[in-house]
Amino acid sequence: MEGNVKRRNTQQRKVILDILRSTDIHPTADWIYERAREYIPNISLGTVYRNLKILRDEGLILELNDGKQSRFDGRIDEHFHFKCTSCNSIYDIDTPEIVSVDESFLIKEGYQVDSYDVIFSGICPRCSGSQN
Amino acid sequence: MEGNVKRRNTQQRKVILDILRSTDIHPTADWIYERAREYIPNISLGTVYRNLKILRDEGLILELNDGKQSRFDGRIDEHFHFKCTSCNSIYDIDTPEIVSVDESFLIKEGYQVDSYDVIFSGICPRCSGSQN
DNA sequence: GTATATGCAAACAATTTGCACGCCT
DNA sequence: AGGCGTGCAAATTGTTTGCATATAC
Repeated sequence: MEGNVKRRNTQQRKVILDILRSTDIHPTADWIYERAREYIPNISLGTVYRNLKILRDEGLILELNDGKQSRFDGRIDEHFHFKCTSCNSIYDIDTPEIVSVDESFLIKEGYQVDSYDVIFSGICPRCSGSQN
Repeated sequence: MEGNVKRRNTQQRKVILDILRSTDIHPTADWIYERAREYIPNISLGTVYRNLKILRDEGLILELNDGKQSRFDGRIDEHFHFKCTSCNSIYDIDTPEIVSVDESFLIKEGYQVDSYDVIFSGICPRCSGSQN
């Protein structure tokens, strides 16, 4: 039903993945599109969306979401996210030891756990510094 | 800037909150709209959206998301979520003890943590039973 | 050579908004 | 009575898709 599709290795997909791996701002499709145009001027937004979906399905990137739109993350190693409710930025939290999860209960209940994400919400240091 | 707006207590908002509190399926705005029409036949979808936003801002409900659209949760006590990647349902996980979080590191770094959500992804018991 | 991926633009789906009127307080 | 909330419909926004062509293999 899925799985072994013969994928071509296109310039477009390569550029998109490179862009995503070179930033930690968890960009939107549109931001990626604008960056990609610097390398492939006539790349289309549709292609960006199509490739992001492919990369996500292949497990090479993560799709997050900011409530309004999708954001993408080139990091797939274990880390968490902090969503600032003031500036809407998403920060990486790189200290796996602050969260510990025991999935055994879920497995016992019949859930097949593929992954989990922990999303903290609140005010980031930058925003709580500049009282706005 | 926000905060003390003088809110009226409308039938519409009351019905929406009641509906949300009486289900655990984390419905979409549209589902809530259809239910609400049973009580207020000419309620509009715009009103449903407006009130969901208000209730969320007041902290009375949670806004989740299934990748494509928003889903809403009338429960605000501590619990986690399991998102089935097969049927797209969101399940409540009511066992707080399976996750433990030490926020002190974040606080030390200057983050103000208001809440956090843990979202498991995978296949739910129902879907893994019926191999589809 | 062939089929998958692309660019383009139109279509779509979810959500938001402007406006005149209605109804809570 | 006054102003926030509503219904309605149109507008907006983010994303997807159909099709002819280009290109990776």
